[in-house]
Amino acid sequence: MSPHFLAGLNEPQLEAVTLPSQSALILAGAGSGKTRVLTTRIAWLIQTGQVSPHGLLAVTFTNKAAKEMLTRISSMLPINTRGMWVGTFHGLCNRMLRMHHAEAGLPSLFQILDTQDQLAVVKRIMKSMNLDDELYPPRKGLWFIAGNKEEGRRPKDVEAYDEFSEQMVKVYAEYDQQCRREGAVDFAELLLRSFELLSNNDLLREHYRNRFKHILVDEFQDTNKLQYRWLQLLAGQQNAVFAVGDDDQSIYAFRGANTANMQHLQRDFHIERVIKLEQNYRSHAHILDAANALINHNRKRLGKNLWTSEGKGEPLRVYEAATDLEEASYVVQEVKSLRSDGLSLGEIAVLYRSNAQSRVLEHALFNASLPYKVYGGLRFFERQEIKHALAYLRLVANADDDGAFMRIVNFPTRGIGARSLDQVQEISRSRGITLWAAACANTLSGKASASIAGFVRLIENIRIATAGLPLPEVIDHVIEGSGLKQHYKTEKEGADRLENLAELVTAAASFIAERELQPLDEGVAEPDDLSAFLAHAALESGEHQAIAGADALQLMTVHSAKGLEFHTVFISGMEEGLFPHENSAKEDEGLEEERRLMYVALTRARRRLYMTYAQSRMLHGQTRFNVASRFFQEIPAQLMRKTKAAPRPLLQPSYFANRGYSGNVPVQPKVDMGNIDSGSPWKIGQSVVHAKFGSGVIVTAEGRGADARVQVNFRNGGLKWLMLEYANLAPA
DNA sequence: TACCTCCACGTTTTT
DNA sequence: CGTGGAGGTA
Repeated sequence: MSPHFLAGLNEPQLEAVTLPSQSALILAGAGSGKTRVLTTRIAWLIQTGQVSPHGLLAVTFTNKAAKEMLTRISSMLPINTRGMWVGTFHGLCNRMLRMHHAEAGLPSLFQILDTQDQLAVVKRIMKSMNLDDELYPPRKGLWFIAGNKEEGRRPKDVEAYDEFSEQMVKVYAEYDQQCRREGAVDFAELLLRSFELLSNNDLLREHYRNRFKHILVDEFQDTNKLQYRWLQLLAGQQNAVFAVGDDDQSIYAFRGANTANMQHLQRDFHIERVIKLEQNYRSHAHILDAANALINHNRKRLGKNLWTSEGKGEPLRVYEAATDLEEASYVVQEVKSLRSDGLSLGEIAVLYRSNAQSRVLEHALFNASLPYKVYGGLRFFERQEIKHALAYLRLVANADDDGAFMRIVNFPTRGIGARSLDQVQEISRSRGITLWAAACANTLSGKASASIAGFVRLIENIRIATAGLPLPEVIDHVIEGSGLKQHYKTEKEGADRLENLAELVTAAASFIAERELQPLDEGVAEPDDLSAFLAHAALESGEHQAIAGADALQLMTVHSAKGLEFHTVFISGMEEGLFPHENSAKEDEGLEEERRLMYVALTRARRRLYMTYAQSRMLHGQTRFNVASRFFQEIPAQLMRKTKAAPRPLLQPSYFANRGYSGNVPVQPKVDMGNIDSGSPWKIGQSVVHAKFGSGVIVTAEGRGADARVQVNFRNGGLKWLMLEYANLAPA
């Protein structure tokens, strides 16, 4: 008898779900039922008695995906999902480290640093090393540390090959020491520490290998090297890894995601045949054909072709605007008309390549009184008032937390200036003790002595007053006692912040309520509410992605649209230099990733897809002239229809078969004449042809006479600087 | 310490 | 154009 949840699966889906106990790689195209296969596989394994809920581990990248998975499993099977190891890589590693903190060499209350905290630590260290932040930008240091951790390298394993890397290794070493002293781990550290724990501790490794007979991985194309090695370690020789992914949707290579893991998996886990899910249940055929044609231009692919049994649907709509403003007003106009046709705003998304593009759109939407929601800004737990409140909590819980100390020692201001802090830091440095210990040492002089002592008393009073209270009350007390409340009451724009602080109390209350319903593993001491809540704040910093059904137009980057679908999608800013982005288009690898990004964008739409671009766009304070994205040339013309073309006084012929003009008032972009001689035949915005690079548009100009240079945005070659004297440009 | 002005900078970012 | 950080001044 086959379980009811297998009904309705197509052939490859069913094959994947009912595969025997062996490792497998499922190549799952966009909209092909990837999550369904993954969750049904779990349900099937459990129901057929091949594994108990306790004996499997399922890992995702986002909390949202993990939650979704749990929800679906419990809708298929009448089991309690409590205690199941379903979560994000970071969440599961955190869980493991909490349980075995002693073996992992961590204090029981270890803190998780988010990227902000991490950057603050790096800055502090670089400053104490007197490194010139021009030569050694803290961001680079952060990148260096994370990069090495993701390769599994500790400071001692990193070989310096020049002055820069030598200093960076020192920063890394100091950072590592600092983290150990404070009992802090960053995101990469969660993974690395967990990896090291498993590889150094034979007993523990064997324990988990015996336990997790089935390991299931979502979005496998996004795993980095360390995550892959972690999976290998956990799987050993005998356990089955069931990986689902889509190499064509790998858009996080810039962050270390390594699609080669898909090949490695096949090799290392002896997977003979990859199962492909190619039937798409989301989009009409024109959209899929466009996506297929586009992604076919990538060379490095495992290869697959999406198809649908549904109709062709309508052609993709292409709109060329004279300016970014006009592009935005076109979007507004179309959205209005869609809404009056009865389409809910939440079913419409406007996507863009970079966040900077949202402003013009927001402005137009605001003026048109269309409700919209922008995704990707600051998230709840990243807001300064929240981070401040959490820092008080952290310091109260763990006095050794230097990051927390620095953040709040003088916030709200209490007369502790740079000089006082210097003293504290000096003591801390010279004696190798934490800032808190230094502050408590009675060796400060002058004004510092009294003000620092006041701060120490404040924290200790909070600690005493909140001992034993339930977490929400602790937080409430902290907000009051720290002076944060008073501070934001008097601040001009403090009202929102006060609201957020109140929300923090609520968040803690509901976190605890949920936690009591979903306890962790059997017989293992759980961390207290506070440290669990702090971990939660770091690992799940709040909603970043769109909430399905919210009745507002959805604005977001293409990256944050991954995994979502909408009835109608606008892809805006379809211009060379923007999409594909000029920084990526330089190398093949970068361009392929841009193309995958475009593939993701296209496959978000169920029914209607708009692609818009503007001849001129205000970017970084100056008007830039762009040509249409090369991606238009990679989609068969018959799949696209140009709608309401605006006049194009400065642009070259477009790529579209039917390019009827439908009389708009010509918009003459404001042209900055740059430094070109007024007598020069070359003007900014002018279309030109170059013997080698082909056609393009003059974007910037500098110098005069023999020195005159122009920057040309070539349709196929991207941005190039050319000396007018030698370039031999011809007007187009 | 707090505010102001100047300057540099400006992809994407699940955790 | 806009922001955020740094540095100077009241």
